This record gives sequence, structure tokens and C-alpha cells, in this order.
Amino acid sequence: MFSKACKYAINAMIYIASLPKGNQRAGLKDIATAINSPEAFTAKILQSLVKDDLLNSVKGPHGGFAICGNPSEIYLAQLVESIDGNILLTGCALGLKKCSEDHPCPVHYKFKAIREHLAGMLLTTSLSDVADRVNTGISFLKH
Amino acid sequence: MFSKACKYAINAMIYIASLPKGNQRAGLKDIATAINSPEAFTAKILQSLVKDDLLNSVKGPHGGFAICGNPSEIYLAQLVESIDGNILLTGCALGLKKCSEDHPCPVHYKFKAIREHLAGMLLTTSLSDVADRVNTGISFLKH
DNA sequence: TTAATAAAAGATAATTAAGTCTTAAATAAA
DNA sequence: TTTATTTAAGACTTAATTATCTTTTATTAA
Repeated sequence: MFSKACKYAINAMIYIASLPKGNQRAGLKDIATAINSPEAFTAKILQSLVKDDLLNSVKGPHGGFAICGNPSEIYLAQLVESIDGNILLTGCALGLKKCSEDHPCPVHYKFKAIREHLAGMLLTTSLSDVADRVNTGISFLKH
Repeated sequence: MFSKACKYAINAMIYIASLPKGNQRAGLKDIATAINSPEAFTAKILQSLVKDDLLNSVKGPHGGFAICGNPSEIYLAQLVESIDGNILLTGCALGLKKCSEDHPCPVHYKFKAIREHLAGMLLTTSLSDVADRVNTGISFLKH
């Protein structure tokens, strides 16, 4: 479904969004530990999220990464789009170059509903929605 | 969503299932041409489908591959399972090792519905369902 | 029984994704 | 202003997937 990079990105964003008010900047080490991801690879992914204006970063002591904007206005779809692109939501399930309503692959309509279901969920689930679940102990970021 | 190998497998199975009664065995070259896939790689995938009893094969002149059993009783889920395993339907969307109802990841319930939707479709869509669409010109196997 | 055909099997190569390492640049505090 | 801290950037390595090539085995038909 998602690449590993994308999974780490979502986990990292949820972790940062779940930090208590007043301390909403986290360092690479904290993030990688919290989400159980390889540190150097996570750094690359965070850099990429910074370039896409989903995170901002500060170098030096007490530096780190913070969410750009309001977590209640950032949706999972944006994170997936940033790392994996739109292939999951727009590419043909069977890999046809030109799959469309006019020239559909054999499973086009079967997948259309699922894709819309998935897109709907990703476009309406905000970072704060899922971060809240972590804060209330309903869900977990590792193991 | 699916690996390339899995996409080729599904396309190949649909192509074979769409052959006219009486000539339901196809050679590697025909298959690869019909679904626009790399021949040698396709051979590997077909071999794997033969091992999993989804296809049977005959060597020598007029040999080739034929569907094992009735295409109306073979479901997309079996093909996906054979090539990609059950990770798409059972693995955690965020990559957690132990994600479950008791220890859910932050998006567990959001994805549960989508996964069930996808599983339902794959488990109920048979090869003959989709092959018929190709035969009636409603859908296409390449480009 | 020989030649042609076609899949099986295994080795190899190319490409992409995942992950690491080193050096540079920025920032804060002493 | 120096040192420690922390991210940025780019080169590099490893692993997995995708793809090809060569040899072997099975089958058919002449």
C-alpha cells in the first residue's frame, strides 16, 4: 500500500502532532526512537517533508522539527502525496499506461469504489484526529 | 497496491481465461504480447502460478499454459495471495509489527473498513467476471 | 529416432528502494 | 567567539524487485 518511507513519514508526523502544547518541536533522535525507525533514513524523510512545507526545522541546540501549521488542517492525503505521489489514488491497479473510463482495465470499476473509499478517508482524516488517539492511549506508534 | 509481478499475473490469468472454448491453452509469447509484459519475467511468474496450482503447463509443440479449474471459481484474492502474499490484507498500514484490535496503530480503524472493502471485492470477483468484460470489448488488457 | 518446439530451472544483470556515513551549515549558550 | 548541538546535503552501500540470459527437460511430429 504505502512505501516504508511513507509509513515512517506518517508515523513521524503523528508523533510530532501528538506532542504537548508548548513543546511541539522534536529532535530527530526522539522521533526515530518514538516511532522505532532507522535514524538516518528518517532524517532523509523529514528533510523531504520540510521541503514540502509539512514540517519546519530549526538547527542547533533545542532545534528539531515542528508541524507547519495546524494539525487539524493537515490530512493524511497530503503526507502520502508528498512521499509516494498520487500513484496509489490515480494509477491503474493492473498497471495499464492509459486506463480510464473510456479505456478501462478489467478491474477498473471494481477498484474505482475502493479507491474512492480510500481517497475519502485520506482526504478527511487529519493529523489531529489520529494524534488525539495516541494521546488518549487508544492507539500506538510502535510495536 | 500490487507488485508488478502481481499485476502481470492478474493480467495473464485474465487473458488466458478470456480465450475461446476449445483453445484455452496459450504460449508464453502470446501471453506476454497480449498483456504487454516482458517475456522472460512473465515466464517466471507463470512458473510460480503453476507451482501454486492456478495454472497447468505443457511443454513442447502446442504446449503452453491453461487455467487450472473453472475461471468462475478462481478469485482475484487467490492470485494476489499467490504472488504478493497476504500482506496487503493483513499487514499494518503503518508498518507496526504487532498491530491488532488490542494494540492498534493510529489509523487501524480508518483502514479496517477499506481493507474489508478491498478483501470483499477480491474474494468475490472471479476470473470469469473480469475475463467476460474483455471478451465483450468493455475492458482492455493493455495500454 | 531425430529435429523442432516450448516450458523449467538456475545464474546473472539492471533498476529501484531502503538505509548509512561523512562533511557542511546553522544556531544557541557559555 | 568558541564549542556543542542539531539539521542539511550529498555520496555511498545494501537489499529487494524487476528483468534477462543460458542451459536443461519434456513433448510432439516428421
